[in-house]
Amino acid sequence: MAMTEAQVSKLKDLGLRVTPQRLAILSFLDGNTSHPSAMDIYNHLAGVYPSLSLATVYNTLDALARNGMLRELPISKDQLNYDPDTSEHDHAFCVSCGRIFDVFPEGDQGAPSLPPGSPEGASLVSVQRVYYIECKDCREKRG
Amino acid sequence: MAMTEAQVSKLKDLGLRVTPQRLAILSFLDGNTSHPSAMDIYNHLAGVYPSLSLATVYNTLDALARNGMLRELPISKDQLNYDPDTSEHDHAFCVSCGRIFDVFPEGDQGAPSLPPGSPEGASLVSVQRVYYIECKDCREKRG
DNA sequence: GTATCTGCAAATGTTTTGCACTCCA
DNA sequence: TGGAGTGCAAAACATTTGCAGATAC
Repeated sequence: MAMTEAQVSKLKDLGLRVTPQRLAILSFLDGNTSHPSAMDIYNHLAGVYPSLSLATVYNTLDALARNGMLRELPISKDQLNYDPDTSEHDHAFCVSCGRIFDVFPEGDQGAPSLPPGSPEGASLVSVQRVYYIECKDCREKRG
Repeated sequence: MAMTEAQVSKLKDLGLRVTPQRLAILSFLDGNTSHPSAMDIYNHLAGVYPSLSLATVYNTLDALARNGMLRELPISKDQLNYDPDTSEHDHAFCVSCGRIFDVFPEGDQGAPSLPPGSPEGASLVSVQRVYYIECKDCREKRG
């Protein structure tokens, strides 16, 4: 399928070997907006790839993140979440259920730049905005 | 000293008992802009309060955070950091050395509100902006 | 053929928990 | 005095690492 072809190309372009495990992880992440953790990914794939190891999931995610193919989200205290969408956008994190939603900034923010008070001589890598929320489901559960 | 008095009052107001450990932790945090981790706090106080337990540090930080006296910063992958400054401000995190700096938003941002794309019916708890940077020291070390 | 990748198991580091003892109110 | 807080040790997690064997290229 075309989707797999694109993933093969991506890996090759980065000098990474193409393995079934990596393709499985990339396929699961492709278009996935649930911001899964390593364990989520492992759980979803373990049925299809019984020999898949959690360490391999971590290794792969690390390789992909280092190569800019996905973004690590240190938002929750509990674990790292991963986002295959590397385009500029922000996140809403429900403090009650822990789900992470994509959100988009109002209008055009312009090129991100370091704000006043930044340490002298620093360079900007990226900006991450997190909206801590209580989502509808969780509010209703509380009543 | 007056500083301690204020801390005693804060604790009492919240219905929390006043203990030497809590006062020590509050004193260390007061005006501290280094965004220490629990271990940082423990290390700094262990010399003065040899019997202090790391579990007590965690318990105290948790109690203070739950009562809005400090903010938990899930910015680093490595550990939680704590910020005694609960006023509205953002953070710059050096991806190389892990230090966290206070930064202040340009102009007046106005009341924070949920951006487009937020899940329907959610309520906003807080917003946190993190600027991932490489600080001057780390840039120079790399050359 | 060989360097990279995988899987397993063990290690690591942070944070949490159980429980007996202490001590603040 | 009673219940909240403490300290210790052990447990619980997520994540990393070491290494032997497998495999992509």
